[in-house]
Order: sequence, then C-alpha cells, then structure tokens
Amino acid sequence: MTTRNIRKTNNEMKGRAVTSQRKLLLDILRKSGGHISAKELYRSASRRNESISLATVYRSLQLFKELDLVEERRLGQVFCTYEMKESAEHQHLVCRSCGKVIEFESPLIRRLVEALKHEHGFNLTKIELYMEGYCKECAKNASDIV
Amino acid sequence: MTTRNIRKTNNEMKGRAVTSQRKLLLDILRKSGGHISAKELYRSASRRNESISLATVYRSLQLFKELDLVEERRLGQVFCTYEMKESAEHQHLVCRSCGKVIEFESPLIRRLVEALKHEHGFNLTKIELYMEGYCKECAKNASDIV
DNA sequence: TATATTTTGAGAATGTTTCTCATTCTCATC
DNA sequence: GATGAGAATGAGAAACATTCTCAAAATATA
Ligand SMILES: [Zn+2]
Ligand SMILES: [Zn+2]
Ligand SMILES: [Zn+2]
Ligand SMILES: [Zn+2]
Repeated sequence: MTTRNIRKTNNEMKGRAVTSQRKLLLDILRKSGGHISAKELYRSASRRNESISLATVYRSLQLFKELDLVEERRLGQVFCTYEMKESAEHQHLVCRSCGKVIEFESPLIRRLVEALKHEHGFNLTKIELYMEGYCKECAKNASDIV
Repeated sequence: MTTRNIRKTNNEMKGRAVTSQRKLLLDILRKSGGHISAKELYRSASRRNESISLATVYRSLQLFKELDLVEERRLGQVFCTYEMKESAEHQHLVCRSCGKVIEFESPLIRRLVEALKHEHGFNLTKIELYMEGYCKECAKNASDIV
C-alpha cells in the first residue's frame, strides 16, 4: 500500500486556520461532556495555555458555531453554555434547586417541527426547548420540610 | 344600595405597595401586546414619568414575575422580553431575517410535559420552546436572489 | 396624623460578551 | 526551508444588560 500525497481537505475547520488555541478549545469541549460556559472553558484552557485570551475563547466559540461544531444554549442563566454537536439532538430540563441538567429527547418534538412547517411555512434552523422545575429528589426534600 | 366599607383586598399586588410607577408599568405592559424589553419599557415609561429609573423597571419586572403577572422570555437576544401572563400559554417562533415573532401553541407540548413528569418525576414550573428560522416571506425572498 | 415599612432615583458596580489594534501565527507558494 | 499575505491572537477597553447601594420619598397601617 503506497501512501499517496492526498491533499488533506481540512474537513472540520473548512479552510479556517488550525491554531493551537482552537485545537485546545475543541479538545476541552469534547472532553467536557457538554454544558460548559465560556468562562469555564477559558479557565480550563488557561491551565494548559497560560496566555490564552478570553476574547479568543469567545471568538473561537463563535467560529465553532458557524462551522456547526458546537451548539450554544442558554440554560436559565444569563450566560450561554456550549457543547459539541456530535451528540444526539436533545433538549434540557434544569432543576431550579440543585441545578442538575437532565437531557432528553422526544419524538413529539420532531412532530411539532413538522406541524409548524406545514402551518406557518416556517423553515426552522434552531429548536430550543428549555424546561425548568424541581427534580424528583429536590421535590421530595421540599415536601419533607413542610 | 349602600356602599359598605369593604376592605379592598389588593388582589393583583398581593399586599405589595401600589405605587404610581408600578401602575404605569403594568399599564404599558398590558397595552404593549407582549415581547417588550426592559429598555423599551423604560423608554415608554419615561415619556409619561420623566424621572422613572431603569432600576425601578427591573425591580418591578422582578416583582411582577413573582406575583405571576408577567412572563419573562428570551427570544434569541441577550436581553429578556416581557409580556402579561393573561394571554393564553403560547410558544414563540422567531424569523432570523425580519425578526417577526409568531406565537403558537400546540397540544403536543402538553403531552410532552406529561411524558416528562412520568419519565423523570420532574415537577415543571417553566416551559420555553424557542424556535428560530426563516418565515415564508423571507425564505421566498432568499430563494429569489439565488 | 404619626410611624414603621417599602419603594424609589441616581449612579456605581457587576457580569457577560464584543471590539480594537498592534503583534504573532498559519499556510499556500516558491 | 524561507517568504509574504491574510488570518488569528492577547490585552485591555468598550458595550451591553442587569443588579446593588443608600439616602430620600412614598405608602400602608393604626
Ligand atoms: Zn434537584
Ligand atoms: Zn445538552
Ligand atoms: Zn421573516
Ligand atoms: Zn408571546
């Protein structure tokens, strides 16, 4: 088997420069398991690259969004959280008491998208179902107190 | 018919002071038809009360939320928008091109809530389905260009 | 009306995200 | 491997939404 000089189409970055900062940030994002904020990402990256700038983190996240590599969501807080898009499409359930995030997905959502396309002629690009409440444990503890 | 001195149970404000600022803000919210930002509300209120403070607007919105009078939603932007809760429960569809907001509601959402309650024992307090895309008109214009 | 409690205005402070610009890095080409 | 044009970076300033502080004013209750 000969190793031919195949032009490496830099698939993931679609022609944008592959810098050490971007590699580092993607690596952290992949290993983080999702729902990481820009600041957390920055702190995490700083441990491996002393001089990385918060601006670079934000700029990279912006780029990753454009390249469809990461997904940006707001989970109740003012700030956004980020996670790799490789994981299956899902929605979020956040506990107001303990902050736990439950991910779930449901066929009902796909049906809803279809219905909206038909009824309003809307071409959807983003679906965010955000739900907040009290998880089983926290609801239980609250009722124990009363 | 005698006018008895009935203790006016300040229903809406549940014992909290009824100030001119709060009355003004509720009035604007009611007449605005929904999806108004804190800043817009502030500007609107300033026209009728020169000296009202932006902090008062934020504090009042906080209170109205607690009293369950208004609902706070994020429609894609960094800032929140507010609308009276009197209107039927609904969800939002926002056009990325023209900014148009379409309100809709669907029985599928109620079914989803039931399913989540059963599957995860989650006691839901807030449901925000936010969808983004291109409306019929904007999608059409875009394809005309191409 | 008098008094205790809330609320307000103004501006400072906070927290997140974006911008600016001089310097550095990347990558296609030689 | 060296070169150069263009892209990306670091550092801090700026922008933006939101919250906090505190003295002064308004409100509710008796
Ligand atoms: Zn919980
Ligand atoms: Zn997730
Ligand atoms: Zn549109
Ligand atoms: Zn609405």
